[in-house]
Amino acid sequence: MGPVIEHGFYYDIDAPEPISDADLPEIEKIMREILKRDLPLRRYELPREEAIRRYEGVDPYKVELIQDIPEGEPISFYEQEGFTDLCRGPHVPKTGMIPPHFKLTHVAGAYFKGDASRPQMQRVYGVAFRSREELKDYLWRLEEAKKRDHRRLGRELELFLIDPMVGKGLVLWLPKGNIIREELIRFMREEQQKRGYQLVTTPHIGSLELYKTSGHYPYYAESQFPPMELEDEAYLLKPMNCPHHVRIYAAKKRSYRELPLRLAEFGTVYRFEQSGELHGLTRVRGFTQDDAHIFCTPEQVKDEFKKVIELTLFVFDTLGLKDFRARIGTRDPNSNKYVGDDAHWALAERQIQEAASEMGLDYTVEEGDAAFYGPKLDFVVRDALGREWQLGTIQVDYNLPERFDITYTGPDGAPHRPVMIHRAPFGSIERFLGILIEHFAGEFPLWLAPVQVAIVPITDRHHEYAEKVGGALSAAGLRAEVDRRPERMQAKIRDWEKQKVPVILVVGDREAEENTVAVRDRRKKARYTAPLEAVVADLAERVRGRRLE
RNA sequence: GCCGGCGUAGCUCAGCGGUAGAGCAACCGCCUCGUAAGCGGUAGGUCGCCGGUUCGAAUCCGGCCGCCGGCUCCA
Repeated sequence: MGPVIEHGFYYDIDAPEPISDADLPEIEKIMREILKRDLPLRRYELPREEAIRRYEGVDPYKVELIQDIPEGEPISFYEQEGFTDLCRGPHVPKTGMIPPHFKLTHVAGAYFKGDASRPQMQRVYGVAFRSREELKDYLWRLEEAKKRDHRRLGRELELFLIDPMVGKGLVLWLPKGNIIREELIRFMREEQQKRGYQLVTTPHIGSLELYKTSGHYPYYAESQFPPMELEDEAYLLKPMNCPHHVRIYAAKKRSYRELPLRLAEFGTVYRFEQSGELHGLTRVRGFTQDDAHIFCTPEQVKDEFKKVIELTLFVFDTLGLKDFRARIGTRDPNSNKYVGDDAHWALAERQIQEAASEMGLDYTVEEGDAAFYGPKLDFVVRDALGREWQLGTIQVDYNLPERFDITYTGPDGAPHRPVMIHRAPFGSIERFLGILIEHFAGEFPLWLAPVQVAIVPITDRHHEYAEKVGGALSAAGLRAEVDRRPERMQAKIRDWEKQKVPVILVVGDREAEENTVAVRDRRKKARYTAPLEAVVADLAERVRGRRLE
């Protein structure tokens, strides 16, 4: 069985022998023969009882699929040279009408009905196009997309390393990657300070009691690193920062005058993700959230929520991330994995939708996508190969304040229950940077580039002037490197271009004499000569404005 | 975690039963050059790990580890 998907099609088979990539050419060959023979397809319907009887004892999957077809909908079959399949259709009338420009791309295991407790089928994926050119174009674009894969660029540009000896899913940030990471943190810290956040720092572990109170343990025990037990105590590597921040709130009696209280932390958390889920920077076991928890009154929720949307959109806009979608995750009314009372859930879901609408966001609502403690708004982007990843998230939570029994004193002198908003515009710095690497294809804007300016002296006798240029750039706060290697100028330019350095300054006799630099600007694709001071001032201004070009 | 594939020098890869190779990178030397690779030399690998088959294993088989593509999961 199998449908059409975004980029082609797939078909699931409960095959007695596993299918491997090596089998695909043979299957393709048979498919082409079927097309060439131009076989007719015949559609017919059967009543439910008869349809089930046909597959009973032969194909339990089809029996179940037929049972799932709603009453009143037709149960249709397609027959082609003795082979009959249950299918909603439609199909082409004759196989010869299908253009032969298709390719089976890969095989995979897939659980029946997407349920890991059900048997696993062999799934064959393929793509199909109207013309040979479109197929070729698709395959070419796939190859191009692989070149922007952040795992590949991370190695080529020496940004990060995941070393199995350190542990899978654990990221080692190399000097160049760490510069980008620090710049992103600095950016977020500045923007948050402008918006009334206060920075806190909390430890990497917390007592098991803390997480029992929050409800995260033992509920999520299988995705946490197991408790560390010593003497009479037990600690957990922190899987999230929220409980720590709640305890900061609870440290003293709070007044309504203090709210909203916005506690922010670049907090590193550890989660035991399934080994098969790990993926470069986008799915790791240790990551740093640009986390914050906003404690506010129920009346303030919507306004605070809108402010977080504004911050998130500002961050995306600064980085030129335009291709994202907003997704509101609500509770699945038929599930019991959620905590808290219905009135709070309904209120929170309404507040989120209103906030999103009033901020002019287009969004989809996905039932069952909420956190266990509350509904949320997520910002989702695609990576170079089209896979979706959740970045920023904003969540309303009536539950943790309840569990930790935190209050504030209202104008009436009585205690009231605050609401918490959990939010992280980046989501995780690791994932965000992984996506950013692919978004820029490694060509970071000047303010993020690990090496912003490379200075290439034409011969050894220009080293002195090159160092002067480098000194002027460094004094202006720019990250500049003088290339003193005994290589030809062309070779140096090639190496810096491959490292995707935004600006290369070439200096020789003419420049040294006139106190100028020959500018080779990657973004502007421009080459010009200008006075040293003017170039330094221009570059410094571009960095200060965190400009994209 | 599950299904399938892959694992040879820092990187990209060749070798696929007879005992390890190339290019780039690194290092040393020569060259002093005007916008994407100057020339020569040196060094570097228990062929992921463990076990089996064999006179002999990088090569064949099994287990483990890691990675890749999906599936499931994602507080």
